[in-house]
Amino acid sequence: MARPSPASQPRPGALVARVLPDVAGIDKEFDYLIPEGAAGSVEVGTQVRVDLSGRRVGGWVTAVGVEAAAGLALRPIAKVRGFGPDRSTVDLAGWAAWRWAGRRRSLLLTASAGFAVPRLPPAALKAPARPWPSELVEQIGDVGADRPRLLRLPPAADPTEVVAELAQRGPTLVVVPTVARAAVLAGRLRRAGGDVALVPEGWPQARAGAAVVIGSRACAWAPCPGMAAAVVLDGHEEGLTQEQTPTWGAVAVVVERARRAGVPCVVISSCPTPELLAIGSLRLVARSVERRGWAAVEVIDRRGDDPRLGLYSERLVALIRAEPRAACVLNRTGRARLLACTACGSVASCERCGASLAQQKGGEIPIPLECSRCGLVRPQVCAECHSTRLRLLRIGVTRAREELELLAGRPVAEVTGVTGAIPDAELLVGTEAVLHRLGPADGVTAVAFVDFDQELLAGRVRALDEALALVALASRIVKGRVGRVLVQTRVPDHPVLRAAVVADPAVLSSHELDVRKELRLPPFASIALVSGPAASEYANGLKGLAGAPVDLLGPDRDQWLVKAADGATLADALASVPRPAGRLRVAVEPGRL
DNA sequence: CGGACAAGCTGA
DNA sequence: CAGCTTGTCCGG
Repeated sequence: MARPSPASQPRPGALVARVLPDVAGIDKEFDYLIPEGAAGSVEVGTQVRVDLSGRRVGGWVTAVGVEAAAGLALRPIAKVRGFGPDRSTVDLAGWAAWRWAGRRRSLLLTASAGFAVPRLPPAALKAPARPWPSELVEQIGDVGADRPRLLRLPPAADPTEVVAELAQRGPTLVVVPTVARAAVLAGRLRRAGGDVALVPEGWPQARAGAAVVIGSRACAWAPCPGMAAAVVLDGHEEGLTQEQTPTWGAVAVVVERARRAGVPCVVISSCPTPELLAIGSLRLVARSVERRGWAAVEVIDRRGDDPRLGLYSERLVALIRAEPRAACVLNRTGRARLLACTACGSVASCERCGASLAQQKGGEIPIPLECSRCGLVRPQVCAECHSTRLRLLRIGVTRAREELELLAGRPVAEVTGVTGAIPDAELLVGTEAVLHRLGPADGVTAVAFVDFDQELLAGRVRALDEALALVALASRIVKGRVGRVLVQTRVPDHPVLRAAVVADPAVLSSHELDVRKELRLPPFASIALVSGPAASEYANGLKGLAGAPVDLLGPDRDQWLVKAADGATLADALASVPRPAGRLRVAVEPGRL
């Protein structure tokens, strides 16, 4: 235990630093004296250790040379830990804390190295070789700082040349949805001669200066001195949004960062969501290029199949017998309970919003059906053929593996979770996590979605965008048109499938934009979910705001939905109501909705 | 967060 | 009223 440093009145002219402690629950700054010898190493962002109410804690310097609050005995900074985020990132954390109604601490943690950085390596600023002119490179040749550019590239397109072209302008920040893909892209740019800092390990290099700073979600906060361009790959991916509060999204952070720096920002996506379409100007590639980059999608209509055939259609069985390497995707049991008509085979879905219907909890017999999204309740009758005989569809991955093995006549390996090596079996089965674990280098020639209705009829607002993103992911794995993606469904004309078959994501997004507008959801409004024991008190405070800047819906299962015209209005409203004591979760633009 | 201290509850 | 729990406040 370190001995507490003695407190003393600041001498006139003594250097004072303001410090935000790295302690959960403290969102307040404290003043400390900068020791004589440390004057040169303490700046905004520097990580320090200080004595605070009898214990030694970490923290970040948020201001230096400030006038100390009068009449206080200041303690000196106990230790300088090392380099932290630079001033612009500290400022950005302040903005994000406002935007997502959170505290700065968690954001500054994300923006820091995760280990002490007492010294920096020399800057390494050699850009990767300029790529040959190509259709892809052409799309960003004229990009300016005025507006973010949304570039729609097909799933199988390799964005390396786009990043390399941007990096000709100077240090470039690159955010990728997964660590694995960040490492692959970093390797390619290095082979092209570029000085690349791959964070988090390369954080000190990034802080010192690198031609390309690359990493997954947290890289939105990585240092990039002299940043000249910023790019986010697969901007539609859920993994770019933080699940815990503050629920910041990497796309929004990078867009704001580029705006503040006055540099161009490019967001690449194969299937732009309504939220993405709202951030900037959309640029497309030739239809022929786009079609080549999506897999050949085969939709298998299972409505007519004998229910006794089970989960596997003849064409799926033929595929797993014939393809050199195939992956089958099946979602876990119990995530969504689906009801299908015994007579005509169609899945019970809501006539108002299209989500799946389940038996109402605690409903009187005959049990009515209830929509998981909009709450519509109707009798248990098939909307297609008016039969009253519906049956429950459920299945698990482990069981499916055994069944597939029998049907294929060769070993099938189960891919689970997010760790461990990919089994080298020719056939793989797993939940959609299997798609995030495989890449174009794994030799997969076909992907089969055994029960795509789980995705199409999930009650979440973003379910359809996520469903198309899964087809995009599969298309990338099978290397576009040369590969096959097979989809089993009872909703074969669904906009998601139409979009996938014709390789045109606009078929879905134009549909989704209408729905979002109708329901007044993002990007046509900004929303927050308020929950926890203290939620009702906080919600009351929001209700009482002058001028009614927000609408409140709820409580639904002790959760409130707060809607405002835009993000700034929402953030201002959330900040203007004092947080009551007790546990309170405020999730602004949550990833899951 | 975690320590300090004040206010409330219990049992003899 | 000691001994304990529970709640609220505050840290430089």
